[in-house]
Amino acid sequence: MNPFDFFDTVYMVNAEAKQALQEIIREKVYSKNEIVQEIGSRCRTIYFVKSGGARIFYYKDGNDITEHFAFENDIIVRAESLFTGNPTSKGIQAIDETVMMVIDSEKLFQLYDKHHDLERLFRLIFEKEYVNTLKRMESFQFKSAKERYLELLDTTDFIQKIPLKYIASYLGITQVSLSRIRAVID
Amino acid sequence: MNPFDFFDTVYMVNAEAKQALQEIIREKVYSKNEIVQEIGSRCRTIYFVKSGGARIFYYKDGNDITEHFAFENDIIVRAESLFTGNPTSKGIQAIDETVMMVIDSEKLFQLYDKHHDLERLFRLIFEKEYVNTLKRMESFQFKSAKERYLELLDTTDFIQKIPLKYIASYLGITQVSLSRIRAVID
DNA sequence: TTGATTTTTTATCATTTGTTAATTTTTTTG
DNA sequence: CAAAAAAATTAACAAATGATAAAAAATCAA
Repeated sequence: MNPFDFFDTVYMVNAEAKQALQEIIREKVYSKNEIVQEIGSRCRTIYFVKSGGARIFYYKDGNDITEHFAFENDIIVRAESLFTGNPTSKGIQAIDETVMMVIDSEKLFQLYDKHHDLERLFRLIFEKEYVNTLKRMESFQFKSAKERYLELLDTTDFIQKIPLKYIASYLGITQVSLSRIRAVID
Repeated sequence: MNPFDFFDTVYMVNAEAKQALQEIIREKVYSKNEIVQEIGSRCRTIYFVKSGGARIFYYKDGNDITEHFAFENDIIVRAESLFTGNPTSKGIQAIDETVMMVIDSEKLFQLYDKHHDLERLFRLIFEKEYVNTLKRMESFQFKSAKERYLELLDTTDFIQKIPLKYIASYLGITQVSLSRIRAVID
């Protein structure tokens, strides 16, 4: 999907705002496993996944943890950095050949003063992300690993694109534990 | 703290915006354990806790689960409803004698068109909430119950105000399990 | 294609957390 | 204050998940 078609589903901005946004958005292609944003950097970029997929990841005690997945028509940012300006211990990696639409967040935020519509559009986009995060947290709070896995299968198209090792840490369990759960289900 | 002193720490709005906000904010006092917002309702209110404390809660399999706490100078909303318009299975309850500053969200959202500053102020407020939620989710993903409890002790003033049964479900564990953890620590 | 590497599965045992029930402690109410 | 109710702790056993190691399967690269 074209990002502007997606944006229109969230909020219709006026023509000038759209034009201004068009001027700061560009396409970039990442190869499979390519690092999109390095761990330790500041998040100054908003990505829209046009095709393919990516993950947010970090290391905890030497283990690679996947915190988030994004696929076609998803927005992906490292919010804890984008919204604070602080560097983050998380990175972004393409998990497939991936086409991204890339927005420089500093340029975007500058446009907010002149184009109220853009501030609103992205406010609404990130409110949705916030609600998704709340839902995910809820499933961590009182659902078993098996329930969380079934939920993921149910809600995530593109699940077959994701290596199981990424899925395990995304669910907050070990790879061994995920294998066990899958063995019972199948 | 006066809510406007808090708002000023987030973003300084112009005088007209402040005036408009002042007109839709009012104080309300809740007694201990009083239900502030019923389960099943729509969230059309933004609360600022002036003193006391409150929790967001819901029932899962007949058990009372605390999803969120808010104390002095915190904002509290049921975001999954406020940002979607959908009713929510969560409620808000005062956990102490609590003074709230209450904002009608529909009136506030109407002010956004005229007062860009107010949209920005609340955007920034909720971005902070989003970042807090991300941090909390991260601690669910790969920390043990004991680590989560110690983290809560460390980061939450007012912890002594909260009954342990609320803390247990907030941490995603049973009351019995929390007792065990506390026994080891003390 | 084939050997090397990476990913996934299986098995075993340890640890954490859950469940149930009984007891103690604290809080509330008449 | 005393009785009742609610909250917190303890104990015993069950279930879920972790850790480690080895084997099998899938993927990658020369």
